[in-house]
Amino acid sequence: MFLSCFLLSDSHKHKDKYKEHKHKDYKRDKEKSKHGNSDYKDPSDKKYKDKEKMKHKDGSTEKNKDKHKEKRKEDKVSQAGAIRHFCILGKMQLDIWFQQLCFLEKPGDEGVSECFSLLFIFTLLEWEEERYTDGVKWKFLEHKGPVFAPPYEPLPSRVKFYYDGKPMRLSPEAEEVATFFAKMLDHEYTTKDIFRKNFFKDWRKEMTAEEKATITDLKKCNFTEMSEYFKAQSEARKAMSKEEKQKIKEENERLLQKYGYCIMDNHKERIANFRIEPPGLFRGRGDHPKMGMLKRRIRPEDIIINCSKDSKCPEPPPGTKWKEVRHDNKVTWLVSWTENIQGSIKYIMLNPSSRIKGEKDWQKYETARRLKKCVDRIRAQYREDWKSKEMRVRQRAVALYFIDKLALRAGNEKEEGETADTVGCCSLRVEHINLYPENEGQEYVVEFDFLGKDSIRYYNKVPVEKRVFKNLQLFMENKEPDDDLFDRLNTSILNKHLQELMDGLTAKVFRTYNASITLQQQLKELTTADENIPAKILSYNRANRAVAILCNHQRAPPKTFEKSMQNLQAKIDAKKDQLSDAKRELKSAKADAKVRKDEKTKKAVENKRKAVQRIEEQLMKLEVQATDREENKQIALGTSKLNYLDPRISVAWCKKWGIPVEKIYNKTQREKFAWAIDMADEDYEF
DNA sequence: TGCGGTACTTAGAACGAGGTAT
DNA sequence: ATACCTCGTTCTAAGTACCGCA
Repeated sequence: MFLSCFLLSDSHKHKDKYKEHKHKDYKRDKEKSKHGNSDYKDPSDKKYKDKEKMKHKDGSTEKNKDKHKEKRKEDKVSQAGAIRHFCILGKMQLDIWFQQLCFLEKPGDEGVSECFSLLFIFTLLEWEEERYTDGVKWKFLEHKGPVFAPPYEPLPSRVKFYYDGKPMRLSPEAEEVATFFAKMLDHEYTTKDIFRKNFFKDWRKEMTAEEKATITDLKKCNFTEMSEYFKAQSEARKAMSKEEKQKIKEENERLLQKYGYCIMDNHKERIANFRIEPPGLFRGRGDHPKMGMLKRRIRPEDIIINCSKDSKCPEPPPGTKWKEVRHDNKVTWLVSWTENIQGSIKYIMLNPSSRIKGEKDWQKYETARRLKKCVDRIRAQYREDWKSKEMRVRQRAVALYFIDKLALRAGNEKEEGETADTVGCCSLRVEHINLYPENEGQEYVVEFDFLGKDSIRYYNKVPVEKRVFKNLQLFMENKEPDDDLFDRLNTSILNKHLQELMDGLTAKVFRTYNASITLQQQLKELTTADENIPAKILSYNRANRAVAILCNHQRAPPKTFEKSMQNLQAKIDAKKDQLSDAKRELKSAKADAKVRKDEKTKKAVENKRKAVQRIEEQLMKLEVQATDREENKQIALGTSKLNYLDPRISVAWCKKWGIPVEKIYNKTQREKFAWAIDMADEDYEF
């Protein structure tokens, strides 16, 4: 365990302190286990205890000593599992040592085992030292650079653009931008005023002087022929022969093989997004002031390459140059460029299955688990702070309560007019909440109604504690609707405070923590031993859904939802008919058997019985599917599954109930969570 | 203390491959 | 064979967090 906190710490400011603890802890640990009465205390707990002035006990009593000892061993091995997963450092001996360590980790082998553990630990420390001091992310990085968007192909001359009813030939530059608009013609974006205004303004910039003089009104532009042409093209693509499709597939595969991987520290790693974003019209989410603006084509001259000095640097396309080549091993990106809409930087980075992303992910959940250990104290603290004399402390405490209870996002401030008007906790405005001293039989109800990330609406009515309610009234006094609710607070202040409560604690850790703990608790509650696998998976999905609801992960109901629901219902009805038929047949077979009493009829009865059983099972499966789908209409499960739920909880659940992990995670997800699949056994506790 | 800049995670929608029903 | 549907994959926008500077 203490290994992990050392390995996981990338705050090197505290390096020496960590070292000190580490040695102390190790000694203590070792001595105790030698005498066989180790009273296990998680060193990571201890480490933060000093800092936090924690007063609570860790709950270990004489009785569960042994259990703790067991737990410690398991933890050690499972942590080692993940460490091993990430340490495939060349042909390092680590793996061998690991095997030996596991093999020896049996009663009676203590001494040898400790010896190997020690060796193991020193190697890891060395590895850590070498690799991660001062935020170094890698030592060697080689890649082939990005794949650029294909150049623009002018339209065939028969496809015409009309202005004011008259055909008009456009310059290639103006034509390209026009095709972007034409391709979106069916989308409601193109009816929005802001979109049209932004598009037209940027389009005109690409026009020649004559075009500019002629084309002065977007309403007079007719893009339908272009639009039809692209629709035909996409139809043609769909109708291509198998061979042609195969050829395209092969070409894609070739590109993937060549550009889709990099070498980072002796490992070939998959790159997430090696293709540069093609030009087009910017589509923001929600009411975005910049929707419709032209997203420029990215050229090699815009590109910054990052790789190691001793690697083979990627070549720019013939006749071009990179903007810059740098060798910064304190960052993880391979390629970057500045985007022209917001002026923000875009990156090419590694796939979630890569070591660098996986370790970070693991670390994220370990931080959330540390929060679990001190969340009671933090909750007690913010409740105390509701009474503070200082306004800023009260605001901080109420905001933190919302973040904890409702899993709200932090809410950084945003530049006005640059993005859609969305908020998170710290940026809530008075207009986003309503207070009801009494509502539907409940006291002190707060009604939230605001647009959050991606302009997804957050609507919730929650009863809160009287103190919170009174505080909110106070915060809202003498304010306009568009004033900040928490005028003495921002994310930076909040996070600074959280940092003092626990090392590595930020607002978003609460989301991770609450999501994961909810999954674990829901799984415990919903899973029953005697259910079959589909029913268990329904339970899993329900637990997942509880988290998605907590985190407000919504989706637009699929366009074909009603219809596909009807189809499913039809299937269920058909299955029901089939079942009653089968039952009838069984009955008559039974009657038959009563009379004839020969082997053949007996067998027939048995067969019919089996058929009924099979159909019943199928029916049940369909019904479960229908329930699942209905409940999922507007809820997106993917985001929480991918970003908030400690995968080890799911892996442990699968192992405990004998569910193949493939039923829960698809191939990509299994790749992303390989570390967890390696690491967690059925007893894993978040 | 605020601000701009940077790096990285989280997000829903669009797209498209491939399986199933007809 | 074709239409349709589902699910996985890709895309890229929109967040969080933190740093260095004035």
